[in-house]
Amino acid sequence: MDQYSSSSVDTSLDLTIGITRMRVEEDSTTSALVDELKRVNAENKKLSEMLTLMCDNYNVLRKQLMEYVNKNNNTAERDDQTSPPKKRKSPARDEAISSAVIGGVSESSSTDQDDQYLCKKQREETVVKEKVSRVYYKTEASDTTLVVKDGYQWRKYGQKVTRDNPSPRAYFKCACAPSCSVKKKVQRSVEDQSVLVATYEGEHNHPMPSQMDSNNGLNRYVSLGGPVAPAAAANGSCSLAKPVDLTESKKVRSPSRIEFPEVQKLLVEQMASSLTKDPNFTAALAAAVTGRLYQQNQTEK
DNA sequence: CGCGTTTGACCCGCGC
DNA sequence: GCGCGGGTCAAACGCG
Repeated sequence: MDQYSSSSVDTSLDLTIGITRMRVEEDSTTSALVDELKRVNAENKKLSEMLTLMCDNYNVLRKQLMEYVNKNNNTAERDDQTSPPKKRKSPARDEAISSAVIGGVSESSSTDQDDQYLCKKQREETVVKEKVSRVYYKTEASDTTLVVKDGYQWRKYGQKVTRDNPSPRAYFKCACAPSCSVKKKVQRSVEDQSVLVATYEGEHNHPMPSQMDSNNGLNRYVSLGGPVAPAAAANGSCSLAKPVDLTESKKVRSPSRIEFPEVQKLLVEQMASSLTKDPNFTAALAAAVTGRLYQQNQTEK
């Protein structure tokens, strides 16, 4: 949790250092420049506070989600105990998804079943070490297409109606590069038909063909997913209406903390993306850079 | 005509 | 071993 706030501190530190150094060493520059520096410094401080606040909000939401999912899992377990076992269920997949949903909080109770699943998972890991993430997209309820505009090009290679969900599931392969083996499954949520659930498998080994497509069209990004989360994930201004961190790795050796560096990295990227879109920040950054250049010029003379 | 989508058939893993 | 269900293939089809 604290890791996230530390990331925001890191962002601000560079600028602060550059500006304060310059402020200390400058002696006879114009007053306008000083005022500008002060303004930039204040903006930087403000941005740092906003970042910290954002991190706090994110952590609070994440905590709430974990508690909520945890509670749901407990009730689901009770249901499983009372109701007769379902005829056909994919335990490995269900367990993997649930661990992704809870973000590594209540799992790893190490039952016999879990051990079996882990063995299966180990086999899976040896075959494919690919990341799996789920991304939720808000669409129009009347939109019957299972197309998700996430910035990548996908080729549909199959569609299937699954047992647990009346709406069909579409299967996509990445069509951006022949060598890219990323797959995507898109299916409407059972609870909310207007929500598309996209499950990404693997990581793109090529840059994204279009950066801004995700902001256009009917699909609006609702919550971010994992390492292969699409361009929308880089849009830091997305509203966390469903702050579900569904990042999942098939390497679930110690699930409690293993994904945090990735999430932290993603968060930092989002913050960086958000900051670069902020005109105030870019102005402050430009001022800091020019100030640093000015300082170097002064010392060279 | 080429490319992408559709859709039924097939394959494979898992539970019984 | 059999049946079920998810995932994939590939021929047919549609569209620009």
